Amino acid sequence: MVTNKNCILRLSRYKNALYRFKSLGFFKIFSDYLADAVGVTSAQVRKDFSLFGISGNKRGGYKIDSLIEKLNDILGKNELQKVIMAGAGNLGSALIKYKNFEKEGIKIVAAFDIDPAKHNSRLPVPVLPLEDLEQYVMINKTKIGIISVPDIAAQHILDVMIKAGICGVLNFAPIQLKASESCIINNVNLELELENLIYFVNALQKSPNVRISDKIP
Amino acid sequence: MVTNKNCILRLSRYKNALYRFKSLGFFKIFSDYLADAVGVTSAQVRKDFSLFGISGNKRGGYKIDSLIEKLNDILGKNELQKVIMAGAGNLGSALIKYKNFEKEGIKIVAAFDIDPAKHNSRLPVPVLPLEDLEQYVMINKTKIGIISVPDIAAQHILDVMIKAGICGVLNFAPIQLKASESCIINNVNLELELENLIYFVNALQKSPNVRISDKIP
DNA sequence: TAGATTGTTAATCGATTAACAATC
DNA sequence: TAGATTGTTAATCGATTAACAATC
Repeated sequence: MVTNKNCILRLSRYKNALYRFKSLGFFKIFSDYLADAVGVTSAQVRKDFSLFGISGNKRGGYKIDSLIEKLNDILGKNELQKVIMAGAGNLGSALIKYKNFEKEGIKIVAAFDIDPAKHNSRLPVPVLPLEDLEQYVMINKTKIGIISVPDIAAQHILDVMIKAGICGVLNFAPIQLKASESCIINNVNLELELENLIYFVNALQKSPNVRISDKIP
Repeated sequence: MVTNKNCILRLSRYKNALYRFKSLGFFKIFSDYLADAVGVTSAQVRKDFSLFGISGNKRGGYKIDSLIEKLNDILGKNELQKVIMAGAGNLGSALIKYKNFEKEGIKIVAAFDIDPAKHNSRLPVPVLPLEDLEQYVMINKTKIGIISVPDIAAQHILDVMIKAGICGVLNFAPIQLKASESCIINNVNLELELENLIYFVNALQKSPNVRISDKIP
């Protein structure tokens, strides 16, 4: 099993690039071109593929259709992925309406909130009471959840989710969640991303001439 | 200049952890405790500090107050960071209302949108016509921008931002933006994050006994 | 065939960690 | 002082890349 997050992110990028090549009318592709499209080396492309037993044709490159199929298979994109949302505040509501998920076969099927004023089961994505989360997840066999509740509530929500059977969480609360080994957590910390950006902008302005890969052999 | 993103992310985490220690009444801290709080090794903490010329007291640890001050200085947190938002759709509007930024000294000062129906200069965070972006950035000397416009518009918005003087961008559009070397781009790709999570959840379910750091010497 | 591309091995690179002398 | 912690060097680790034999 490949446990390198960056490697899997590259597989997603290869897949997205391949759809673009396909829409341009290509049927075959060389590791070289795919590497260029994604911004990596061709050795990286071939290495990644070989890790997953994907092989092409010596001198003939890779067939785009079969490559897309294999990548989709690895990435679990052959079935619609149902996701629940915890928290129907600003961010949660925005993500529920976010169109790009559906293109990717990801569907937010229901949201849960503690605030009765937000409940509405007749919306396209119903907003339900938090107490209904466990039952909903069990009946619908949902495995993935998104946490967009206030920091203070995040750990409790996670505990509820795990109890219900959720085993993968995308967490927007800027705190370190504790989870059992049976649940995977990916954090998106927007404060940290901005703080990081600010550092590099300041650093760039202090020494604008510093170039990465300045190495002269 | 340190160009390792992970290293800078750790500095932010150290800083956040130090505020927590401080609020618990601590004045001094050892690299060991800070490492535990952030989930890294103590050698990593000391190494990171030494990269930035931060030193403590042999046998006495580090003074929390002065450490926070130095980290804030490195991270540019001693002045309010003004940020503009491009796109006042679902996500943009949600982020404008997102409370956690202000705690971190980050303030979204204005939003810009192409849709006249969204314009309103009397809001706490005014939503202005896109054509006003350049002038606004020049007058207010804003350096950081967020892109939350539809994919198709993202590159154009970036070009406008760079022309106006923006040199750091947090991009939510799931496309590869092209920028000059004078502008730094941090991407947040939520589709990719979810796709990634789905892969690891499936992998975990296929082989639940695989453990990371399974190494027996 | 000659030439080009894959698949894989070995080399390289960079980041993390272990170890320990310095020292408070 | 004895003991504990820093600061830094060297070792380790893992990921990326270069190189090239295999082969279509």
